[in-house]
Amino acid sequence: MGRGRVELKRIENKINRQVTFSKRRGGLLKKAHEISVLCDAEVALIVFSHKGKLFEYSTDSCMEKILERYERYSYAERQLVGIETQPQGNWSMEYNRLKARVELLQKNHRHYMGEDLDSLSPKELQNLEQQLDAAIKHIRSRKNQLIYESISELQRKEKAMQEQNAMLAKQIKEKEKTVAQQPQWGQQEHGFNTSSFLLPHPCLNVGSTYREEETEVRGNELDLTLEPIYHLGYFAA
Amino acid sequence: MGRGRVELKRIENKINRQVTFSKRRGGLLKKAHEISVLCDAEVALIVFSHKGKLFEYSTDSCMEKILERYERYSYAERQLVGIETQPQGNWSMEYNRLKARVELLQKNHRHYMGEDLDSLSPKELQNLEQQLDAAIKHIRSRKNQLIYESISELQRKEKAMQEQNAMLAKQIKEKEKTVAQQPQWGQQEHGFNTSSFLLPHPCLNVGSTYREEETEVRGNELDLTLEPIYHLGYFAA
DNA sequence: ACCTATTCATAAGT
DNA sequence: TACTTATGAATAGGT
Repeated sequence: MGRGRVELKRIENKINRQVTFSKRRGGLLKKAHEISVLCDAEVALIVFSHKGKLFEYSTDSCMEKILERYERYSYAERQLVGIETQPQGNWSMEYNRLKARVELLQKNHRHYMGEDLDSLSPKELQNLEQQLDAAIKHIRSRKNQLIYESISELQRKEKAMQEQNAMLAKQIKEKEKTVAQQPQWGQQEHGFNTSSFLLPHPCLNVGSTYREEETEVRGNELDLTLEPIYHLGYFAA
Repeated sequence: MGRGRVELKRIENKINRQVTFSKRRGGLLKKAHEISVLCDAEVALIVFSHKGKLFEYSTDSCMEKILERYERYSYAERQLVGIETQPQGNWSMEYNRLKARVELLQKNHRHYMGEDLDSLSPKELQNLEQQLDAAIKHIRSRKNQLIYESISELQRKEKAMQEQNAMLAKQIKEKEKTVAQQPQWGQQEHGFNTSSFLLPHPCLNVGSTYREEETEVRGNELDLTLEPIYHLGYFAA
């Protein structure tokens, strides 16, 4: 809607993306509310912007109730599939044990998100920092591995395309020779000509792609943005 | 949209309501998907029809991940409410729900430790890296805060000790004067003498302490190692 | 934020 | 439920 059709792919221009997000977010929330009221449905909508800001709508503003209902509902389905290990002993005890575990994990997780740091001692802070440093190294290493793999794949494809291109050019030349030997058909075209087939070979631009217009500095050793590679479809992202 | 404007109130005609629900549901899910793709947002949409049937959409089909993120995000607010919900219904179901939650948290945790990265898409890797980067910034900021606090504390103590020292020195001088005015007691010592009280004032060396013998470079803006301060016992580390 | 040309979504009808 | 169509809404691109 609006001037010109929109392709269903990530909007690369940051400003544009942000504006579109703002507009569509409003529309989406509104429509969520409308279906909720008009059709007496229970709706929960959670949206995290690209930058991580949260927006939400929920029927009667009781998000938790709906999420709970969802968990229960989707549990019923999953229970049909999976085999569930049951505790042999006291349900209540096992339940509370698990609950404590969840709380511990959540607390930990918050620390790993850089939240709730006031409860940590200096020593724990130090350990956490080192742990995160190590993790980030692994992640960057894995990222680089993926990037190099996709580069290799692209180069392989590029080569194949070049070969194919050369072959096509050769075929066309031969065709022209044949046509030249039979001038009686004159200028009549056969639906293609040389120039439309001899595309310049694809410029894959690996290693010098656009980067996001962000001022934030990240410590990537290899500062490639992944997006242009996804678009070529080599990832199942 | 469509013929005539629609009032935002529950559609009383059952058939009509159902039809409208079906249509709008499709539209809503579509729009949720569109904003997700176009604007690179993370969206979770849950719809329960009037009759209780569930429909859902979630970016990359990982509803649980998004709900988890939501729970984390709104954690602070909910902590104020802080209720212990004991399962009223089916223990088995609640148990399995918790169990799945533990598993999800554990999997997440491994990712935050830089393990198990092969199961992540490039996009997820990128998000993880950014998240960790942000976390590490918070942690370093908190560390610096602690360091500055302890420096201030040390300086305060240093000043107090200097004052105390000066006072003691003054007292001793007066004592000596008194002793000099009563020479009849002569050389007999009373368990103390001047030199043992006039210590040089303590050199705390704040701000230029030894550093750990580490070669690893970390991005601390303030490259003080915490240990020398801990040793002085001002932290409950 | 506001404006407008377009495209989209959909209410009603079949 | 599916298709059609008239109409109001949403919104892309511009200012």
